Amino acid sequence: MGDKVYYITTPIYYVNDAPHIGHFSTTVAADVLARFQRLRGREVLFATGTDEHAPKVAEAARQRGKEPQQFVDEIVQTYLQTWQETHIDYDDFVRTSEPRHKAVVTAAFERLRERGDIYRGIYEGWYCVPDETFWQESELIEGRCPNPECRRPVQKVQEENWFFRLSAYQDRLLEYYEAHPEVLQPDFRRNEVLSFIRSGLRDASITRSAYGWGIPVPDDPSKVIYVWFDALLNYITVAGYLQDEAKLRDVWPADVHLMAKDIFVRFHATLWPAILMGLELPLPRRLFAHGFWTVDGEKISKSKGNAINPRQLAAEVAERSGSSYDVVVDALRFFIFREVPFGLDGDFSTTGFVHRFNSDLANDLGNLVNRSISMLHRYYEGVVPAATPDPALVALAEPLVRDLPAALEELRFHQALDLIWGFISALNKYVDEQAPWRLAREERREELARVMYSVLDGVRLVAVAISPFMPVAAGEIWRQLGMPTPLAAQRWDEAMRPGGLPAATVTATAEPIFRRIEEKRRPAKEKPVAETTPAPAEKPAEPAQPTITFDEFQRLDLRVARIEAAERIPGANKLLKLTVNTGTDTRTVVAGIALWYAPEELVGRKVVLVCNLAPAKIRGVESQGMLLAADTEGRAVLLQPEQDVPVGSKVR
RNA sequence: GGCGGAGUAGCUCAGUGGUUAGAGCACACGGCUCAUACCCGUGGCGUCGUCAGUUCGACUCUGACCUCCGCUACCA
Repeated sequence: MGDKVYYITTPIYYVNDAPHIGHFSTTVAADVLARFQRLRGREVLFATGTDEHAPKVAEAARQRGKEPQQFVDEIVQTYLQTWQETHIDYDDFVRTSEPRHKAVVTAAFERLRERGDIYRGIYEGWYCVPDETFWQESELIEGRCPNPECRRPVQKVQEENWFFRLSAYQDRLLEYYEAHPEVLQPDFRRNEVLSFIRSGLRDASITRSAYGWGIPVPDDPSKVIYVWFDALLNYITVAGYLQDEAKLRDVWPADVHLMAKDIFVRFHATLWPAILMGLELPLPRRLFAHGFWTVDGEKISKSKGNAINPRQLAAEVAERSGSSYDVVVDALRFFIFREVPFGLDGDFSTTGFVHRFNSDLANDLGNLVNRSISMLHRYYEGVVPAATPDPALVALAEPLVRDLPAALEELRFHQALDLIWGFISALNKYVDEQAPWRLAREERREELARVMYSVLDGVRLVAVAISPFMPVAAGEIWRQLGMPTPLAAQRWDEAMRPGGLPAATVTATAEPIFRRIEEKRRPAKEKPVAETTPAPAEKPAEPAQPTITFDEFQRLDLRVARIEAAERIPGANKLLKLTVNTGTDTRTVVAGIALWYAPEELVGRKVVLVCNLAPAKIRGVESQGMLLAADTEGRAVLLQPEQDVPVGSKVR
């Protein structure tokens, strides 16, 4: 039994995606926290991993003629390599296909089933294959998947499944969060969780028909366990659940689960704590949801191919800069927290990165290191003189030394970097005001020694403070300073005490670490760095929609109709009530297009109508048919005949 | 529509019931010369979203409204 180990996790990443800047930010955040806690002397367990059980994965493997296991083994290499090459120092990497994890999932399932939290039921609903998601009838949009990125047809399914009694935990979850509001972070997301839970939790179907991949349901080989139930349990697999009770006691509960905002409310803040309650395990101390990155103002999307691959970007920038690849990787780690407060959305642009690289790293930090060590060589042949640090400068370091721990403890990375850069600025200003070159000229040796010592000791503090963010660059500063003990062996409380730079330390020759990048004017249509991770990381093709026969197609009664009248439906902001003439009758149709079409511009327009769609009541209005519209980035664009044709014309 | 949040300098944002509202970046000018053409300093006539109210006094409190964002409902 030791002290509580600081346990931090990233989500386990879905092997269907190649790692991009989104995964990178989550993982770097965890890495920075882990390094910082180690620096503070705490024992740390930092875990990441991969989520491998999903129908899409099995399908992609099959398309390549591979066994799923072989397929994922290959893809996992991309993650391992990416983390290695971006200085991610995790302690454990968990894969859901590992035996240790399968054992945990199986046992957790059995335990919950024994206590009645998992029961057998009939699931009836609509399933979107590509999204692997079940939907309620009422959630569908025009009979299709409601996910705006998907909108593909869904299949009606009715099957027996196992359900987790999530509804039974509604009150306990609310009580828990009311008593422990600090668990849900950032605070502005707290209400989203509470209102989601208050709106009523439904039991969750946590199994699927077996498809030859995944973890089988104990005693029911016809089913496998649904990926979300499977994946969330990775957090206790790593903690030693069922395998190492002593470790579990030291490690669990997690101190921080980090994730992007899309999987916060439903999964990490609702399903996961409920499962833990069912297993009678303590809940995580903090759930932190960060924002999304856009790239040059646009959402990251596979179709745009604008995902930023951190390794590739770093390699390209290193090429332009002349700095080493590892230093540029560190710069990228720095950038994602310097640019945007962690938790909010941010925009990534290469020009923004280059800009920060030049001003914050090359000019402010790099040049500070360079000018101070260069002067030491000029005035002292590179050997640190004996002196006490200038109290004025010590005072300037005070906010950094005092406030940085709390900033990082509370995941305020942005503020942490502000503190560090505030001190860097103070050091540059100090050099300017003290003007060591003048002291040297005027032979004021004692003052010169104190100034030089103080500045270099300040640089040492900066190196320690930035080391969780930029371990390689910090190590390089450390090396140039000639520090006798390794950076990795430093402990915060001691290392951040001013005056820790030993007299007579022999510094190395000053060499620029961050080399400025020439911002040459590039063609206006410069493309962002595209994802080009080599195979095997390529994304498997999306499964094609199931084909339908010509006869099935013929069952659709599509006709050209004219809109005779249009009005808004009160209380709904997307809906219009339309009166349309189909040639044989006049009927009412409700269409969800009010955001893009004003009622008056629709009257008289010819559109394509699905005439034999079963009527449905929407907002109290019976809709007898549906307008065809193209779906583009969540917008609806009405289809209309390219030439004028009579109302009632058949469309086929 | 419901719930929540935000609207402050060209940009990104900080901020407090009370004399002249701040930071960084960008821009302009000046200084220095150790250094990676760097660093340091100086400079902005900003109606602190709109309108009303509370108050001796509001950018900071209250109400209404406008705009944007998030969650949520509607999406045949």
